[in-house]
Amino acid sequence: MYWCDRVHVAWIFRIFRMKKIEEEIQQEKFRSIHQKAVINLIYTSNWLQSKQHEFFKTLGITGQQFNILRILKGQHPKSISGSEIKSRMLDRNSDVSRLLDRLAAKKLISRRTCPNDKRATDVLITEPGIALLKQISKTQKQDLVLCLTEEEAETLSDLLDRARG
Amino acid sequence: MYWCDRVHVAWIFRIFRMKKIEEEIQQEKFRSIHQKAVINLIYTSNWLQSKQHEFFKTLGITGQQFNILRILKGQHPKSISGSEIKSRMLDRNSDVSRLLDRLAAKKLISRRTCPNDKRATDVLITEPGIALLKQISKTQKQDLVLCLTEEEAETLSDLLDRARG
DNA sequence: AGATAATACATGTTTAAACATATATTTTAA
DNA sequence: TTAAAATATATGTTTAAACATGTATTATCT
Repeated sequence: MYWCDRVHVAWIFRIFRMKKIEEEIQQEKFRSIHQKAVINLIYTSNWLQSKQHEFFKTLGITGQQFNILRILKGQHPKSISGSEIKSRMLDRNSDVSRLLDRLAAKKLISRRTCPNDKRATDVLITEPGIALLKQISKTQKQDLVLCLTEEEAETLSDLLDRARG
Repeated sequence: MYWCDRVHVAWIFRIFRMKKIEEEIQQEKFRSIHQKAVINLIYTSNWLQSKQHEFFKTLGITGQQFNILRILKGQHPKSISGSEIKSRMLDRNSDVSRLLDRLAAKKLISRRTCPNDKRATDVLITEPGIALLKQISKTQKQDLVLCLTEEEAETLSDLLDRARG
């Protein structure tokens, strides 16, 4: 094992530049380790979303709008109702009606009243919508956003699942 | 070791009721484990913040306003400038000026121009502000929000620090 | 069948976030 | 010393979130 191969140098470099949450928000003490984790979770999510936002705004959409497009693409070519979309969104308090209005105005989705249930709306991603997502997945290296190994990312995701338990 | 003591029963119960992110947003496949972790992180942060919001709204403040009060209390009885507050907030894009307006309107903080630097504002938490925080820390069992052991919470916080690396 | 409840959305309104720009003050540098 | 740059905050404007309410349609229950 070489102590100075590229992986290890990268790792050592990371340790030196990494800022713990205490530094980031300049708070030394927390009521409990749980409170520290809560604060770190919200801080890191905001950090992440602001990076995503930077990227998405160059494409003229918001993170929420992207979230909806991603859900629709998962269903394509089937349609899906507004309430189904809402139940799958990362932010459950989203104002889906008006988010869909904005996506429709950009011709990224299409809507029509569901024939079987006239209360509901069938929502479908359009060709331009799919094209935009393709462009995004080519450009965006989302996988590299988190500086974690695969094992660490797996552990993180598992801990988050359990945290909500 | 008893296989059926209270801790283990609680743990087994948790496994059965716990929903993984795949279930929560009804998406089976992810581009990568990193993407899954990113999505889980944002989802969990939203879940957490909506729980906090529920609690804070009974007290007439928002999560962001609470964040500022907490920072001010950490400084008490010293004052702190608006830009210092901003740099310590969980959401760095916050509109601090107007958040302070709202807190001042509720008499939870006081402001005055800094004598040494007339551009800056000295911000201070008031007695009612401190009283509100006391009430919150009595009522709120934030430590219990995350269903994790102390070790798990520690690991989670460490992974989040590294994720931003 | 007919009244009642529940569901799926739409819309109105208030509040806050996002972004750009303006103003006053202080720091820097020629 | 004085012009230019940087800083701290306020404010204007557009967009979105939060919350309540309205309306049409479907499901339920007696």
